[in-house]
Amino acid sequence: MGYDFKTIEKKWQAHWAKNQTFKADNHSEKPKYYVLDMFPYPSGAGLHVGHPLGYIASDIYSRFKRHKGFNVLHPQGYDSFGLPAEQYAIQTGQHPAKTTQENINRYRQQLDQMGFSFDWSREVRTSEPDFYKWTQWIFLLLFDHYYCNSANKAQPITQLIEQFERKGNETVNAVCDASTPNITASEWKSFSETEQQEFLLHYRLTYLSEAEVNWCADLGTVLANDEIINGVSERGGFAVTKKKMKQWSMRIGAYAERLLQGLDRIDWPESLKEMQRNWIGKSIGAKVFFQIENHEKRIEVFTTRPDTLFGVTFMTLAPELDLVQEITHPDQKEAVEKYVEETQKRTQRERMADVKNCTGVFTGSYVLHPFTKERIPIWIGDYVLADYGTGAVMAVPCGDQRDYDFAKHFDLPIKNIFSGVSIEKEAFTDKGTTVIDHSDFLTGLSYEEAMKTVIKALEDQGSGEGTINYRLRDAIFSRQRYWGEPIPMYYQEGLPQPLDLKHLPLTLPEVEKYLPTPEGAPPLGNAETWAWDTQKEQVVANVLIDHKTVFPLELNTMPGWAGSSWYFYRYMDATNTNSFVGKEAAAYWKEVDLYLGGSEHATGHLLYSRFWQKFLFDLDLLPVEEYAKKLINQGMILGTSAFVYRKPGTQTYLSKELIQEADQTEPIRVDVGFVNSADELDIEGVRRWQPQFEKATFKLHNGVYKVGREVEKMSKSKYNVVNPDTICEQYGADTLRMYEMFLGPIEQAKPWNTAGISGVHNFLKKYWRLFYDGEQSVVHNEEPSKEELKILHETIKKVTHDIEHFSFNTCVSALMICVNELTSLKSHSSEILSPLTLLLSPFAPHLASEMWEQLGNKTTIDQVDFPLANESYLIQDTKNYPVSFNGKMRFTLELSLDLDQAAIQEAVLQDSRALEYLDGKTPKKWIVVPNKIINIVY
RNA sequence: GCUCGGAUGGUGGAAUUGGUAGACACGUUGGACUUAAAAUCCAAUGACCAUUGCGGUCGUGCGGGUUCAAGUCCCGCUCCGAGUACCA
Repeated sequence: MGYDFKTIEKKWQAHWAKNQTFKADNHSEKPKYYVLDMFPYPSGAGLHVGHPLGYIASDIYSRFKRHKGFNVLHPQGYDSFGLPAEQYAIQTGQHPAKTTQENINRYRQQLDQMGFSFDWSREVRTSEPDFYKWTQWIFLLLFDHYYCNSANKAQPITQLIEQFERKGNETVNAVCDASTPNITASEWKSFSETEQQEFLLHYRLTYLSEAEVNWCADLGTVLANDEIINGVSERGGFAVTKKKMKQWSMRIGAYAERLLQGLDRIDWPESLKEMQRNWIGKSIGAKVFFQIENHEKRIEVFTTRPDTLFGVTFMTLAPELDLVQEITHPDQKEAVEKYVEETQKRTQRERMADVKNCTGVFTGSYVLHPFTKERIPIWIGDYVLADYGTGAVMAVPCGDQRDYDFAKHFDLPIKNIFSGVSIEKEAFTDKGTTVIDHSDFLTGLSYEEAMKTVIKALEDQGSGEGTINYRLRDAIFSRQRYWGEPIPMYYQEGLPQPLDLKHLPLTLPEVEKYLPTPEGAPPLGNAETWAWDTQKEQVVANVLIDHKTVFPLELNTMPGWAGSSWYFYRYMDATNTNSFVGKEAAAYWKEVDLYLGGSEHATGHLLYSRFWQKFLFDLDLLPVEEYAKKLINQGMILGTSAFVYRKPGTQTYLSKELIQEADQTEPIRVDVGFVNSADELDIEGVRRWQPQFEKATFKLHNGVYKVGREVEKMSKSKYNVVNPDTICEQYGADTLRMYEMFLGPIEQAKPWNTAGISGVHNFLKKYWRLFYDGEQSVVHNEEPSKEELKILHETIKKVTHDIEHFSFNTCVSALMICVNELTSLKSHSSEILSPLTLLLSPFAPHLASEMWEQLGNKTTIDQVDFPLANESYLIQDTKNYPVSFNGKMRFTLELSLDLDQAAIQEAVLQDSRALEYLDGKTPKKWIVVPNKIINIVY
């Protein structure tokens, strides 16, 4: 018998479950520490070896913190609403709740087998009514608030109504739609109830509006900007077009500045913060109003270069703007309408594809320059985006390349306003390297001076002002889906009405079919019972709708990011039925101390959740403004796909070495399970695997068929998935945990390679043999030697330091070195093995628990404090001291205090680098600093 | 295009943040123990030259620079990865 990981792991997993070892208490004398993982979406494919990487790291840290005397909250749950379960339901008629439950069961089993120290008593599932009740509740709170710029926080909508009644909205300093008209108090009062409600939607933090959305026909739903990658849907890669629809949106733009500022206060990876900064996209510039000729309206543009105002030679509007219809000259009407229609038909991808082709059309109208009063032609062109700035740009061809290209293409004038710069070939976009020319009162000024001067001038004559613009768009919140949180709203006279808080949760109705209705309404339109009776205050059948007391309910559901925007607070108080999180629990746990997850959520979940956090903080419902103090992105574990090479049109496959450069071959993926570590293919296995290979001819090279390899994302469809179950079966969970950490730095993406796992497995076996020689226990209670103690305490120091700095790969190495050295010393003293076992405990908890028990300890290892390094053991001889010279004639030595000066001198003289430079000079003075550092000044 | 990362043996990766580059592990080669295999252990393993010893030279993507000392700092390139993309 040797290291019997199967028995050991089973035993301890059962022990932890039975004793609820990792249950966290909301009251404790100990300091608290909250370690959070991004909870998984339970997909049908189960976990592959890439998924647990972050969970392993967070588990190691959690266990370490417990050993360090912290009350650790380390929960887990499921982001269980989502598309795949719904698509499976569409195909099979199986209720998504059922498949979700099955998948969760499988996930739980896989997670348990890896020995994670989760507190499962706090499990959350976003698709459970007990949970989404509170998601709906937050939605209603958002509906009930607006963002006050003066207070710089969310305020109840009732306050806004009060202001409207007193003074209308002219003096209101709040975030609202760009199209919001100005009204007086009497106008507000003259509004009907319906009109008032409609007007308030311009201000509410979640609002219903006719919006241009990203429509994905294949998925049958709208997508948020972060769900589109390169112009196609993130999920499935389908085409995305623009479409106007009534949609719920979240006014995240109100929080743009605070979301930006908050980044400076949190310990998140710099790259991720940079991504969020770019996504928010703050730019400083000015608004400029251009009067339309023979028209009462003005066109407002946003520009970051108001200093180039005198270089404007035309104006371009986004074709989607309503204003376009209004101002088009009758002569140009046909051309403009044709162009607008064409743009709408094109998908986002097509539009992105021909960035180089200039397209556009003249509207036949003109605006007047605010200073020179020159006539400036108005064009439309799809290089101008409707949803950035005001959807209109003042075109300065000499200073902007796109304007330049547009001008060249349509033969529009280009006016050079830069002193001593040629614009023959391209626009001049450098700021600050020259001065402005031909620009009236700006002539001769630098970029900075011109900016200041022109903004002042614009403000003085009321035709513009300095302003800040953000790229961040409001987030569309409606999804035409079944498997999501119902939006707790019903429609009365076409106006959305919120359900009362006491009626939550509004639970998902049963439907026959999960597809949209024949009329194209979302799947909830299939429900027979989906109307709200305002008298009975309950959900009733659709047939009862009379628009007097019974009204239709909202058919859209919430997007995937709704539940994940606040779930981390639910863990603190998962069973509370009176509140989303109890005040006391929130005050105790306060915030997440360490959050682990992938960087792919940078502009999605991690931004939206910060937004909700700030909102709930404004309402005094949460204690902090940023919920995650520190965040670490774990890198993806990639798969190593295997390819065989088919000669086109044949059934012949060539071994990789046989392929000549001239050969045309088609690479075809085969399951990595049929390939060994030397890239040799199990031909018989492949033949049985798929019929296309059954009768195929495999051309061998030196008797074997070698496959080609390529590193890519691990996925079922690429046949490169390595299942953790197989690894656990073969090597055990402890080996898997340590190996995943050993693979490389936690933040780095790295390819999985099963071959290397034997090194880690050998290490655990070696560790086991420190206790046993075959069947015989070799542990004794004799005093360990100084050498053994030195090895141990060096390792304690390194392991502690490395875990604290999340350098788990070097930490595993340190443990390996330690065990190697102890093995060669034949060190079996329990005084060494006990602390060593504690060091191993976060990484290989099963084996450590077992050996701890074998050492005769009464308490389990989880209750024991981590060992501390005793510095006095660390240095015993003078020969190997690191000596460093820092250029200021000073040496730094790490020594223990009981050394005599002769020993120190010897240590210094041992260092040839120092000797060479010092040319034999001897130290003038010794400075002995208490505490092991000694400075020697020459 | 812009922004942010990165480049170290056959491979994954170390290097106290300016101080003996290549820790640890995989792989490879040789050896021990075995009838044999597995398991385990030992040795070698950056490249080149010398191997009748010792040794020597070159080496962290490329070219410069600072320094007694550079993988690490500065300047200029090349390549790779990620994010973003007509953002006015």
